[in-house]
Amino acid sequence: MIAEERRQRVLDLVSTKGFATLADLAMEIQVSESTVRRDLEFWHQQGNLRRTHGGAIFVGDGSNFPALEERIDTQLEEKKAIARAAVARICDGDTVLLDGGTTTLEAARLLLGRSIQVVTNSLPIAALLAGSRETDLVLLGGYIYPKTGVALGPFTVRMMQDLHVHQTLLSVSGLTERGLFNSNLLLVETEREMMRCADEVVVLADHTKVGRPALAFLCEWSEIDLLVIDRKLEDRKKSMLAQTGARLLIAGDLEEFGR
Amino acid sequence: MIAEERRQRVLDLVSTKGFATLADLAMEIQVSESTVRRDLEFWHQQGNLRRTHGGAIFVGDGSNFPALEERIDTQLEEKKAIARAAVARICDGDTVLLDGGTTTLEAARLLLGRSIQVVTNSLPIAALLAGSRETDLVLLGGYIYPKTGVALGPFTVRMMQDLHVHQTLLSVSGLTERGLFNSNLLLVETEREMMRCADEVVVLADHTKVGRPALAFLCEWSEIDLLVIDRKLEDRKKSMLAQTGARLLIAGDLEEFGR
DNA sequence: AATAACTTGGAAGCTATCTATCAATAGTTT
DNA sequence: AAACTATTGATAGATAGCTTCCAAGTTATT
Repeated sequence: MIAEERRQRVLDLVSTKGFATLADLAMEIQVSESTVRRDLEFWHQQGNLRRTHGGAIFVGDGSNFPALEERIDTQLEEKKAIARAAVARICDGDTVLLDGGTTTLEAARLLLGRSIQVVTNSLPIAALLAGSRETDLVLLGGYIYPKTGVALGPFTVRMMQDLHVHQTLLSVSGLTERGLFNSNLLLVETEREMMRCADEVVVLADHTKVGRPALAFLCEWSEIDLLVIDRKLEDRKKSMLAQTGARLLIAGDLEEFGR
Repeated sequence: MIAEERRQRVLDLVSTKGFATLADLAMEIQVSESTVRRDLEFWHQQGNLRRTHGGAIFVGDGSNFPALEERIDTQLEEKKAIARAAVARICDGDTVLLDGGTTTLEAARLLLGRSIQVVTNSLPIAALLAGSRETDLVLLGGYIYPKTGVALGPFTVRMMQDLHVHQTLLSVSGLTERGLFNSNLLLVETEREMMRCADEVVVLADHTKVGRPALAFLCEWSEIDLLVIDRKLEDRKKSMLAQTGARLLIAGDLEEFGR
C-alpha cells in the first residue's frame, strides 16, 4: 500500500468513526503504531484531526458553522435559561417554527425527543432533530448562508407561504425603542414571513442585545407577541422595554411565575 | 454548585466542543480533576460520552442517521471509485443536484472546496458543504425522512419546479431490465422531479444493486443519460445492462478512458 | 446536636502512551 | 549496480494520565 493511500485511509477511518485509538488503526490498516502516529501527526498539522492520548478525533473539514462555534460560549447560561422559559410554553402536539441562532439551537436541544412538529431554516437545528422518532421535522429550503448555516431568500419565503404554525421562535440581534433588528437583509425578509405564518411570535434575546440596533430593521414592537429575555437585564433597559408595550418574560430560576 | 448541575455542565461542555480534556474541564468548572473524572465516568456509563486518555468525546444523542452509519462501510471503496468517476465529469462553474445516499455523500466530499453550485435534499451532504466559501449551496426543503436525513414530498417537489441544473447525480437501490428502482414511494416521486430539472441525469450504483428490484419503480432506462458503476460488475450483469441501451461508465483505476 | 452517608480533593504507585532515536527496508537517482 | 534518500518498525527513557485509597468537608437523618 502506498503511503498517501494509507494516510487517506487513516483520515477516513477517524472521520467515519469520529474517534479511533492508535491500536484500532494499527490493527485495521496492518501497520505499526509508529506509522499511525506519524500519519495522525500529519493530519493534525493539516488541521483535519485532533490528537489525544491514545488516539485521535475528527474535527471536521473546517466547515461546520464557525460563526456558531465562536459565539456558542458567550452568554451560554443566559441563552439556556431563555430557551428553557420559551420551551416551557410549548405543548406536545404543537407545531413550532424555529429560526436559526444559538438560542434557538438551545431550544431545539430541549425539544429533542418531545412529540411536536418542528419547522426550521437552520441546518444545525435540522441536523440535531433529524433522526428523532418523536419529533417531526420540516426543513425550509433555500440558499444556505454559510456563516451560520441557515436557509434564506426567495425559495425559503415561498416555501412558507402554504405553512401555518402555532408558534415562531425568532432570534434577533438588536432591540431598540423603534423595534427589532437583525444583521442581514435577506434574513429579515425571511423572518417576516416566519412571523406571518404563525399564530404567536415569540422573540428570544439576551440582555446584551437591548439598546443595540443592527443593520436591518425587522419589525415594530406591536408585531410580536412575547419577548423572552434573561434576568441580567438592567432596570433602565427594562423600563425602556416596558414602554414599548411588549409583553415580557424574564427567564430565570423563578420563570414559572412569569407565565 | 450542586453536583447534578455540575455533571450537566460537564456533558454540555463536552457535547458543544465535541471533545474536551480533563484539564480544560477542571479549569472551566473550577473543580478538581478527580471530580471531573468521576463525572465523565458517570456519563460514560450512561452512554453519552466516550472516555479517552486525558479527556472525553461526545458520542451523540443516538440520532444522526443510523441508516447511513450502518451502511457506510459496505462497498465503501467501490462507492468512492464511483463517486470519483462521476465527479471527474463535473466542471467548475457547473450546477449539480445531489440526491441523498452514501455514494452521493462521497461525491460531495470530493466536491468540497470546488467552485460549483450544489443543490441537494440531503441533510448530511448539506452539513458537509455548508460553510464552504467556494461551494454555493441550495438546500431543498420538505419533510425530513428520519432514517436517512433527506427531504421528501410535495414541498421538495414544488421547490424544484423553478430550478434548472446541469446534472443530477441520483442514487438508486435496484436495477433490472425493466428499469430503475428505489425503496420509498415518496422518494421516487421526488427523484422524478430531480430528473426533470436536469440537462443530464447520472445514476450512481454499485454492482450489488444490479438485478435487484426494489419497492418503488423510478423510471425506464431511456430516461437516464449515464450509469456509473464499479468494476466488480459480473460479465453476465454487464451484458444485461448493455441490452438496456444505457450508457455505462465503469469506475476503476482506468476510469479516465471511460469518458 | 450527633451520627451516618455521601462527596470532594489530593497523593502514591502503576500503567499506558509519547517522544526521540536508530537500524532496516524500500524506493529513487546517478 | 551503487549510492542516496525517505519511510518504516522497534526500542528506551520520559511523561502524562489512570486507579485506588484516604482524610476532610458537606449534607441528610435521627
